[in-house]
Amino acid sequence: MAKGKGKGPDLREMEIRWAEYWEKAGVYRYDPTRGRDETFVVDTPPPTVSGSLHIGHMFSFTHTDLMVRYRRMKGDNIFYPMGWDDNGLPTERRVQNVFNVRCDPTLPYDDDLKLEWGREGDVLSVSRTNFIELCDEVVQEDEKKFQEVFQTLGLSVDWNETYATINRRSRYVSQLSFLNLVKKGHAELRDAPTMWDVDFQSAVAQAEVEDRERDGAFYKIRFDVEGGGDFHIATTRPELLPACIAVTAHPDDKRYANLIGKNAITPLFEAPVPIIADEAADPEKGTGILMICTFGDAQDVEWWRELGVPAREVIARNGSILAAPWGESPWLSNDPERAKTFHDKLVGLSINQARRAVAEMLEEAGVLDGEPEKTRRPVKFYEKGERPLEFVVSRQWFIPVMDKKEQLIEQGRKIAWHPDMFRKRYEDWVEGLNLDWCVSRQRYFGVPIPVWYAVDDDGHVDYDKKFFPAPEELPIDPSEQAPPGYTEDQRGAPGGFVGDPDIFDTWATSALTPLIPSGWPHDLDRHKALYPNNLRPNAHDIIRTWDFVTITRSYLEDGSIPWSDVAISGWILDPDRKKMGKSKGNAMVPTAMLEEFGADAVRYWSASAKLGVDTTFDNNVLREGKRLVTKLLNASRLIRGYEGAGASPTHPLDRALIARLRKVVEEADRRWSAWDHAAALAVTESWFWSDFTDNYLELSKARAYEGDASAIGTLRLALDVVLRLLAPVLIYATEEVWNQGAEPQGSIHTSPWPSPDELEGEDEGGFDAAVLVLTQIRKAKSDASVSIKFPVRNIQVRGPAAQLKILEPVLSDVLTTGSVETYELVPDEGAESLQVSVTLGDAPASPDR
RNA sequence: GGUCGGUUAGCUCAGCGGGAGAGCGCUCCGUUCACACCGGAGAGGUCACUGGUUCGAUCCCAGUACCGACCACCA
Repeated sequence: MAKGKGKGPDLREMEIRWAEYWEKAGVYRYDPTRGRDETFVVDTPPPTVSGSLHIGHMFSFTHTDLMVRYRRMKGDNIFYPMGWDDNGLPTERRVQNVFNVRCDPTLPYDDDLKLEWGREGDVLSVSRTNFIELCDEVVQEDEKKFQEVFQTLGLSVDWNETYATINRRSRYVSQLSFLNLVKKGHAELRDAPTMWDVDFQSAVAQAEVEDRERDGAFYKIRFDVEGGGDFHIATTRPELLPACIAVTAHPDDKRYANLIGKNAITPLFEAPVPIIADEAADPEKGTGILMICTFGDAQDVEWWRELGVPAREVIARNGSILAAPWGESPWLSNDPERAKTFHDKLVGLSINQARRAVAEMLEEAGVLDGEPEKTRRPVKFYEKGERPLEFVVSRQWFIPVMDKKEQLIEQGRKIAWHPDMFRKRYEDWVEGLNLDWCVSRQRYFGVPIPVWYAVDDDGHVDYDKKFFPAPEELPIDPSEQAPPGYTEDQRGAPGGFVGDPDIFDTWATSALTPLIPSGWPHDLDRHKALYPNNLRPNAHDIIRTWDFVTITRSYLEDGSIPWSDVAISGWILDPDRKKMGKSKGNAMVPTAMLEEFGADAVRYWSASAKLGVDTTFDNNVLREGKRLVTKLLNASRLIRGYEGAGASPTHPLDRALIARLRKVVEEADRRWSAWDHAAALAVTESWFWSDFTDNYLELSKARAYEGDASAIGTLRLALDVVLRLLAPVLIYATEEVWNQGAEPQGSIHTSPWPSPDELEGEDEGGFDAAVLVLTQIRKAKSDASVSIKFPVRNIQVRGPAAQLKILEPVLSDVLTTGSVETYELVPDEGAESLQVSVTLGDAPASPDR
């Protein structure tokens, strides 16, 4: 029990009891015998198990579960799996820390290796396979913890349908799909400049890149012009000077028009480089004329391609300065010896060190104009990285997407986005793509790229000659297995082969989450029953990654869309409007939240927020949810306590309540089917609090207590319906009450969604009239500071005859509830509405203390 | 710089052509016979601003300001 609260229902006990029951009874099992059109399939976002669950997970996973539960009660066969994302860097890092190991792919597998958690001492190097085994071990522990939290939260996942993104099935699907892409020409190996993280020493994709503001400075450097003259270039990256291959200015820029076509001479390195005109040069920036280097940014890569000259690379894969080929080609420098003396001072330095060193050399050479001018500008970073990205030439596998933008946008239009504005976000992202998707990563823990390359007779790798495994062999690891027709002793030998050492980008596998649980491609019956999926839920930050890659892969695989609907959850923000958890660590922990408020309240909190809307965290909404749970349990206790047979509602007040509930059922269903769980909850909750507990329960009390069949029947019917309306949100409390009835009914969560046809009644205004009079009586007592049970001698209601006629049949309940002795109805056609005068009686005999 | 959202009561948010709303907080009152994780009665707002459309605008249109997100810009 949570601290210091002895009162109230024991929610935790209730949660455990029902969670066990649901699991045992298989309430959330998928039924494979039912057809595609009656099945609702969720493509669950696999959480990264090496991280921790945060409040945003609770929020968005509940959104999914709400819709799933609504669909289940509407009669759908639900396929709601759980995936664990254990593939990728976070796991790799966690394993390194847990066991104090590093992966060394050159080591042989040690099948005896046993390591303790929290192992101390020297860092131990282990083989790739051993490393992956350790990852598996860690990840299974993490998965257990996650599952516990999700089960408490009450996700109606079919826990028989789980997968992990590194498991055999996922590796199989990932490799098979990749080989299909290769076969169709949708994946290709390129030796080209690629965005590169110098710390992780891996290629990264555009979707993993983010901008960060960094301080920098403009260095104004003087360049000479061949045949006389000079000009200044302002650059924030002087260390790229030795990589300069050309200089460019805008064709309309009069200042430099006379230079176009001539050669500039780079300072220090004395390289003659062409001065070209290009529209992409902005006359407003810097001095309006700039260096083209290999490679400062994506624009440089493009210019370099157009120029068709060899790259002059200076940055190594670890971010240090490379030894340069000065002197090897005559065109590189007019004075190779001098260039080399400068460059030698840079070799091995970090980029920042080199920047300072070049600046000093320029200063000494007298070609630096003035002090460097401070500036702040955005710099591209790998989202998990700490140093700026560089463009480095390397051999990578790409999935071309630049030539398919229109088709991918068209695919996005076939999908319903909730809310719709996020379709635009997707389209903007696709339109803004400027690089093909690089899917290879120079990491160890992940799905290996299933390719080998031939080694020619001279011992050189021939990347044009590739070997692929047969589909039935998958999954494979080319570092440990030989290609068909070869043996392991030919690895690396002349006439032999080498395995591709890389793994896939984690998104390359995540892009296939609709296919991993579906049985594709062997169990086509199952696949057809599950694919395309119905619902992809996720937050808006991964539209550009997960949604994009999934749509892309489905399109390339067979032209399909992966799902019919995408539901976008917003973020939970701190009071300072930053994404919770990203600002200074005051994020609420899911387990603490569940314990303090109970799962139903947490679900209520989530359900209160519309799809797509970022929501500031507010404890009060959780309290509100808990209050609703308590109220529901208490009101139910009252209703269940009435003895006697119930009958169909005949009393006008009862029939009015039912008529009003009927409207709520219609409205709630309309909202649910429009993906608006928040409005559905609001309309249901508002009826429950106001019509039902505040008013009807009070008005019907006396009658029900006396055993009036209409009142008792009405209470039971209304409860039965409102429980089901609330069941997708308050899963525990509704189940608890549902099964307190006379006969066991089975789980509420597999009961049919309420239909308006269950509710027959009419409300001509009697309900509002009754409430109006009751409120006036309450107000009179409140004004007089007397108890709600204080007797009323007389009430007089004045108003149009038609309205009095509506009031009269329901008045007796009002009189009883208000302890009213006598009443008068006074017709007054001049009055617009009912006017109530209340005359209080004498104080009841009470012990005067 | 482009795009998409937002701006409504002290706070968190609904509403979106004809009544200014909810919960919390606040004030007053009551109560233990379902509920103190309670009940009742109240106070509190030029619906950011400026124009326009309309018989009528918080709501539709145009613009402005501020907040946020995404994208672009990296000389």
